[in-house]
Formats: sequence, structure tokens, C-alpha cells
Amino acid sequence: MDKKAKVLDAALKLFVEFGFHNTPTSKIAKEAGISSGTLFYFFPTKDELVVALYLDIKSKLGCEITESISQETSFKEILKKYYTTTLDWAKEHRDEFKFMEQFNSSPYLKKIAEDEIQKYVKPLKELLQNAIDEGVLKNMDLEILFTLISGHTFSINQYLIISEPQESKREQIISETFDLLWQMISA
Amino acid sequence: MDKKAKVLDAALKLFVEFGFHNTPTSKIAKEAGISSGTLFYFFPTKDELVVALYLDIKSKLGCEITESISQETSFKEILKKYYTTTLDWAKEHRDEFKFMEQFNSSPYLKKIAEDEIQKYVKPLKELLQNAIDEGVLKNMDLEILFTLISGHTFSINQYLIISEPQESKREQIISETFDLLWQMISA
DNA sequence: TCATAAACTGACTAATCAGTCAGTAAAGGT
DNA sequence: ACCTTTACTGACTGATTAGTCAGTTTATGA
Repeated sequence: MDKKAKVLDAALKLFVEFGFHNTPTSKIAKEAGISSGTLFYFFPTKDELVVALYLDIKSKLGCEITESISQETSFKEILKKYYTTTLDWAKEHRDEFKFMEQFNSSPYLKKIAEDEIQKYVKPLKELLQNAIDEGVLKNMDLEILFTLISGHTFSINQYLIISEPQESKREQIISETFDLLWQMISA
Repeated sequence: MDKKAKVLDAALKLFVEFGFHNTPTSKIAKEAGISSGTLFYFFPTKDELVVALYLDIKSKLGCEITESISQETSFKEILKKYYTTTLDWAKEHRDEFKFMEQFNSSPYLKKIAEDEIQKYVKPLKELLQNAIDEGVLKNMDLEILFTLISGHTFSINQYLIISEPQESKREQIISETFDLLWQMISA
């Protein structure tokens, strides 16, 4: 594991526990097992470290989803895979999700270009538009549809994190809440 | 307007723009038109100011909702009022909502007692439990139901804030998305 | 009217922290 | 072997900031 990755790892852990600004770079460096100056060799400023961490996590989640939905064919199955993969990833990467949440509702978000965000969102939006055109989904504003799906996924994720159900119960919840979502958006 | 309120006002404005930790207490005091020492006369520490601001906002929103739903009788109308009041309040109190969002996904949240949070949530949960018992809503886990409604409201709010529709369009969106929500949760 | 308390001031301090820099160690090429 | 570049170190600094405190002003009530 290279040192840059170790810095990102340490930063993630500490940011989630203490917040961005309550985590000094010196502490991150210590946790990563490097000297305080080396951190600035990899990341010129603390802000750039925060942004780099966010983009790193976003792209990892993006890859995972892209890969997992590639095996499905029907739109409903693709969407369900989207849903389950996101929730499973969030379970296995709790800190990453918590960090993204914190970042998304912080003034840092402004530091990221709009198209950088859209990059990860575009594939799903295209899928949704197709499904609307083919009459699979209700004919509604694409942005609203996207918002509803994201919001649903996000909130069920919050619930799963807090309630920590057994694996079988968890699968049941995911399946049932997907059906509810589908009922709401399908034509 | 008393000085304590002015501090809360100034803090809200600056926190939303720069984040908690990028807003020095000196700047808050200046914005509020008081000396830097006076801030600590009202709030012993900066953290206590942050928490006090959060609780202040929560209680104001809580009052508004409680009052507005008191005129409705049927469960569906009460829930719709809950929904519209929340969205309207968020529109008129953008900074407040943004702040709550930031706070909710920050490590500050841990500083608030669980029952302090539940206080604002309990009335709605009781309403929902009644509606389930009476067969108005699908028989599902109360926490999941609550999560779904909050998540739906929250995400439509995000959409409304970003897209800034005309008033008539806005009303249409609120009405239609409530119908979608209702379709998903009603028996 | 005056004493007492409450509200308020702003210069000050001790601590913290992002980022620098002069220099060392390691890697890679020729 | 030798040179060049890249990776890395950690003591240091200038700037910033939460919180203090000795003292001033304003309100209150007897």
C-alpha cells in the first residue's frame, strides 16, 4: 500500500470521527505513519486532500455499480441491482458513506465542478430517461425521478445503518423497500 | 431584537456560508454587532452556540408544523399538511435548513441527547402508528415508514431548492410528489 | 438617590495548526 | 560509479482563534 493511499485512509477515518476542521494535518500524517511534511508532498493543501478523498470514494463506488449492473438485462433488474449494490457498498464502507454525506452538505461541495459530479450521475439518468421513453416508468420530470430514487436509497441506507438488522432481515427490508420504490415510479 | 437572537442570526448566516470551523467567533460577534467577549457571555463555548442554534431552529420548525396540522382532520390531510408545511418552511428558511442538514451529518450530532431529537419526531410517529392500526397505511415497520416519509420530503426539498420553480409549478410538484408518496405508503 | 446586579467591552494570551524549507534518503537511468 | 530526480523528513513559523478577565456601562429595585 503506497503512502498516498495511506494518507487518504487515515484522513477518512479521522474526518468521520472528528470532522474536517477538527482533524489537523499533523494527526493525519501520524495516523498514516508519515512525517507531517510528506502529506503536503502529496496534497499541496488540506482542502485538496479533502476534495481528492471525496473524488476517490465517488469513483470507487461508481466503478462498483457500473460493474455490477452490467450483468443485468431488464430495466427493473438493473435498477434493483443499482439499489442493492449501493446499499451493500454502504454497509461495507460505512466511513466512506458517512464522509460523502458530510461532504455533500458542507461548503466544500462548491469546490467541485458541476460536471465532475454529473459524471457519476449521468449513466443512471440515461437509463431512467430510456425507461420513461419506453413506458416502463411513469412519465415524470427526469430530475424529480432521479431525486426520488436517490432520496429513497439514501434514507433506507440510513435506516439500515442505524437498525443493524440480521442478514436475512436485511435482505427482506431491501427487497420490500425496492418494491415500494418500484410501485411509486413504475407506469 | 435582543443580542442573543442577533448572535444566533449571525452565526446561522456565517455557518452556512463558511462552515462551523471556518467561522471564527470574532466574526460572528462582529456580524451581530457586539464585542467578541459578549458572545461568551451568552454562550460559554462555541460548541454550545452551535448546539443552541440547532435546537432553536428545530423547535421553531416543530412549532410551525404542530400549529399548521392542528386544523386538519383526516390522516391524509394531516400528512399532506405536514409535507407542505415542511417544504414551505424550508423555502422561507433556506439557511436554517441548510444548517440543519450540515449539523445532522456532522460529528456535532452526537452532542445532543437522543431524547432531545425524539421530542420533535414523536408526534409524527404516533400519528403514523395510528394510521397503520386503522388500516389507512400499509402495515410496515414504523421506523421504515418514518424513514421513507422523511427521506421523500428531504429529497423533494433538495430538488425544489435547486430547480427554483415558479410558484404554480412548485405547487404542482408538491401536490404530485405527495400523491406519489401516498401511493407508496397507503394501504 | 444610590447600591447592586446584570449586561457588555475589547485588549490580551496560550494554544493550535497549515504550510514551508533546508536538507536527507532512495530509486533509476546511463 | 555517478548523477539526477523523486520521495520523504521534521523542526520551524506566521497567522489565527477560542476563551479570559479586569473593568465599564446600563438596568433595576428599594
